[in-house]
Amino acid sequence: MADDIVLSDLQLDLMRVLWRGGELSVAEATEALAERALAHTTVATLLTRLEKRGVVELRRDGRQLLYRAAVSEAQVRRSMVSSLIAQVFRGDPKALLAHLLSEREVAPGDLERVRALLRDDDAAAGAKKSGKTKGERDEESTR
Amino acid sequence: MADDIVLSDLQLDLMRVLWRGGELSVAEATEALAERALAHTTVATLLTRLEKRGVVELRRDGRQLLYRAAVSEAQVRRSMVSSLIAQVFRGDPKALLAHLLSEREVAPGDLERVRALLRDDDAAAGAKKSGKTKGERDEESTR
DNA sequence: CGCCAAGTTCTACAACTGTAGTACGACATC
DNA sequence: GATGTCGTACTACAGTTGTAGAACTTGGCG
Repeated sequence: MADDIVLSDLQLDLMRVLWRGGELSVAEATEALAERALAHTTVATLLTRLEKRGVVELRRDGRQLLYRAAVSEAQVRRSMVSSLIAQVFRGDPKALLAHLLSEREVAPGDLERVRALLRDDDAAAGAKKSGKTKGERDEESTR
Repeated sequence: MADDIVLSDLQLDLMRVLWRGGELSVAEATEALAERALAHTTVATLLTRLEKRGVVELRRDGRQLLYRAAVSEAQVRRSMVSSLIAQVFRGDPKALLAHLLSEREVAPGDLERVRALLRDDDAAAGAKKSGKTKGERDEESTR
């Protein structure tokens, strides 16, 4: 469902407060986005639109509406990275990797460290759940 | 100049024909984008808008306008990757790297290969120009 | 010299996003 | 029971993008 979830900066900020906060009212979300200084009606509009797109869900609690994310942060990360790779790197993830390295955005040393981390991670993950066809892991990794 | 060049899919396609073709007229660009089946006026509009944004430049040749890219493909790649990293990975390129690895989009083996490639590349690049503060290399790499 | 063809410029419109005001419904309080 | 407050729903508007028709310009040809 909804596989190409590409969100704008603002939409991402909003999703982040939902990912952190669980189920929030418009007032709470507005509060959580205080740095943005948005009118609550603006936040309501944003949430309504996201709901229409299926990336958030809402539940009525009396006269209040409570919104929560319908997609995980990991899902969105995946979509957005995939989308970039498709657009800019002819769909080849390795080309993005090469870019990162050649731009010195990550140093070769980082590779080792990250790889080591992942090796541990793999070991742990692989231990409890092994037959996993990619796409259903990584709930909450960057926090 | 113009540091946050984020282009849409269509805009990228158009830029690509300019990167390939050098200096093109609207008609030539339209021709090169034949798969898109756009009216030439559409292409003209796109080019005009990109010119206004400073990502393409134009030169008048008699009654014709010739457009050429004002930014390199590498520059755009950098901008777009940076933008994604800022939005989705809190500005940490290593987080994107970790994502690529954990999503199995690149296998650990790819790391070795890419790293080897870059080592050669580094040797070559480092030989001719060494004191380079990042950001001014990589003109034309994916071609 | 007048008209066509090619090319450029202007205008237009729908969809999406950022932003918010206004209107409407319900609950609490006096 | 009237009224103010809180919260939702609707409407609006500017800016960007995708898309393209209409109008204007100009060089070449008969």
